Amino acid sequence: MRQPRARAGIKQVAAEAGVSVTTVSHALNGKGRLPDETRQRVRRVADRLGYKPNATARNLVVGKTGLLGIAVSQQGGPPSAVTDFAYFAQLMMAASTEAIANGYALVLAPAESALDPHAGIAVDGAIVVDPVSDDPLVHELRDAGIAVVSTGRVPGSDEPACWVDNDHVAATRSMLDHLSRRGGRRIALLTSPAEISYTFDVELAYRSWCEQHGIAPCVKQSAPDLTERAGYAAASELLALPEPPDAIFATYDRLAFGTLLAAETRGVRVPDDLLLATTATESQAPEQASPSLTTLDLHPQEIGRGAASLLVDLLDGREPDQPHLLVPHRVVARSSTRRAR
Amino acid sequence: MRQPRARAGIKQVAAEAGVSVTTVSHALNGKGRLPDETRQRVRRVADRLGYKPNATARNLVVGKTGLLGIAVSQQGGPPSAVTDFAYFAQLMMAASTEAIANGYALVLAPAESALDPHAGIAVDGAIVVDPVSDDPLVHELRDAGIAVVSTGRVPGSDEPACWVDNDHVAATRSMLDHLSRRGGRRIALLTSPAEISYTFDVELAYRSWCEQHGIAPCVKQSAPDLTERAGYAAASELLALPEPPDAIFATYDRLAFGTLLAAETRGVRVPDDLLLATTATESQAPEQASPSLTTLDLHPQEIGRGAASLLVDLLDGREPDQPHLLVPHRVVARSSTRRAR
DNA sequence: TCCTCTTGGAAAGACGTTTTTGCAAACGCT
DNA sequence: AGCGTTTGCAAAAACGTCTTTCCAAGAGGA
Repeated sequence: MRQPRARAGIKQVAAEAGVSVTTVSHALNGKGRLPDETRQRVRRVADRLGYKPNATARNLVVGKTGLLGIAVSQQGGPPSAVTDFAYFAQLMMAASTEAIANGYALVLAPAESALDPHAGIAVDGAIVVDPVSDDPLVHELRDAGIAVVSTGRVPGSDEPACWVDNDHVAATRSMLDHLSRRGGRRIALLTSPAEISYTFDVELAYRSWCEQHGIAPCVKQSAPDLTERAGYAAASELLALPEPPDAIFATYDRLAFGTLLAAETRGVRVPDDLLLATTATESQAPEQASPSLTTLDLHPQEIGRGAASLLVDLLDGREPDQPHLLVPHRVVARSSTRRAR
Repeated sequence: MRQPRARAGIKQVAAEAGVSVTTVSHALNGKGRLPDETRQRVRRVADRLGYKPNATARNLVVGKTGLLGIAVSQQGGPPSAVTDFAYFAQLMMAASTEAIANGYALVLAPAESALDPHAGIAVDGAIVVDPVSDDPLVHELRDAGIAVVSTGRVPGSDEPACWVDNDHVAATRSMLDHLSRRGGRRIALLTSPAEISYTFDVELAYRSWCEQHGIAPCVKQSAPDLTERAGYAAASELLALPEPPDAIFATYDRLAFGTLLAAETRGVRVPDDLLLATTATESQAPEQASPSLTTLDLHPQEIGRGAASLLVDLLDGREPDQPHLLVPHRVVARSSTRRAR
């Protein structure tokens, strides 16, 4: 007794359309030499039967696995990409959506070993989020011949590589300009010791901006764990300086939330005594803080989508004209930098 | 010119071991009739060559996709599972690890449509995190003949189903006992309006416990978005009552963080005037709060691991003796319930 | 000795596609 | 009319594994 529920295969479509399976395959994939009339007819039949090619069979014949890996955990230390959860979640969701739309599946690699060709799961390509300097995972994957796209660049590496990133230098300058326009005179940078291109770029841009504007740079690094508590501690030290800053740009929103608390504890009013700005995912937290926080929106969805898209292009042999993708940023001004005149 | 890098296939192993591919397959999979001597020899050769069966080919012949989906977004409203992200991330990582260990890949389904048999990606089974009452996604998947395991139960559903969960009733009672022992007399429950089995279980257990202990129940629901801000607002209302509670159990850690802030704002000291406890992932946030928060550890990794394991058992035809799995909990007492005598 | 039963292992088919090759028919040119 | 070229499509091989079927050799019994 047959299962009547069996999905239609290419053979059923061929039989129904009165052609061979070859013709069906060619018609659906735009290959071969077929008159438009036949192509259309086959497509109509396929639609009617709800035909979807079996991905496993297709992968087998084209020699792929159909899987993309996304690696999240840096070696050692607190995994910052995962700590900054909202950012990572949005990046990953968008990447997964894009992968599926292109016939791939995005699988989460909980540890490095998951993508190890000998130990783990075989993937066609991988996305590495915020690689650290000389990231061993990136090397390992490259050596294994697996295509890699990183979000954020591999710091200090000159080798040609594919990445998707914001223009953090320009973004930082935009935000510093904003703080300056809003009256900030002694603008401090509150950042983390993470060794990723993001923090490097921001600090570099900050120092260069300060030099151009004749402002003495003031950089404070928080503890490596990206918690509000770490932000609280670091901000408290900043505010206890003999000449405390009158504006702070925090590189992670959690640091900013901690700063908010530190200011409140010390009776420092935001924005009257202190301008505060940070980066943002599309989460609502900065908007709902009190006062609402001015943010630099970095559009992690676009980063994730772009990374997956770039990777798919690579794998499908569509050499992208640009191996890099810059995602735009946007300064969203809110109460924390709106000072009464 | 051949690629010398080509992975060893079953044919190479067969040639090297001087047997047929059939024998290799049987030896490696424990099928067929072979003397132990042959089995061992073949295995040794396979190890030496680093042979790993091609998952795609295997899946094709056994008629599987090798993919498990994990659905994260509930329909409408703010996706609580994702908002409470540390919990979800840990659950998912553990599930992915377990899936890979069993030869499956876990793919993230960013939206319901991703698992739609007609529109999305074909999976062998799915994990649905915290289904809502009468969850449409669960039904859809079941109707499509896809095995489903949920973390948390489908509220109000009687149909036999596979799930992994904590014993939230027992866990809640443990925590309430703890608060009572530490001097709580008017213990309030701060929870969210999410329609998932977790919140239902906790509220039910709370009311029953109150009745048994002759305490008037006091349940406060926060706004549906699980932010610290929502916790702040709801806790503020609680503390403004004519007879405010002297202990609060918050069902999400963010609500507790908001409560901490509300208490500080109103000059209510924790733990001296107010005992505070909440649930926890393995994140460090509650431990690092000030004061450190007493938590109910729910071990989301175990939930994720268990769900994946159960699903794999189902798919591989190993009917589990128990379609349910209860993950243990643990009360971790910290400063927020340590009242000076 | 002949027959049957067990054991060890090989051959071949199947899974559902894509891709390569091949073959007619139609067409255009001289 | 004869010949090369295009056009439209089909047949068949291939992808790498698992599974079923089948055969030969040896063991045991009558």
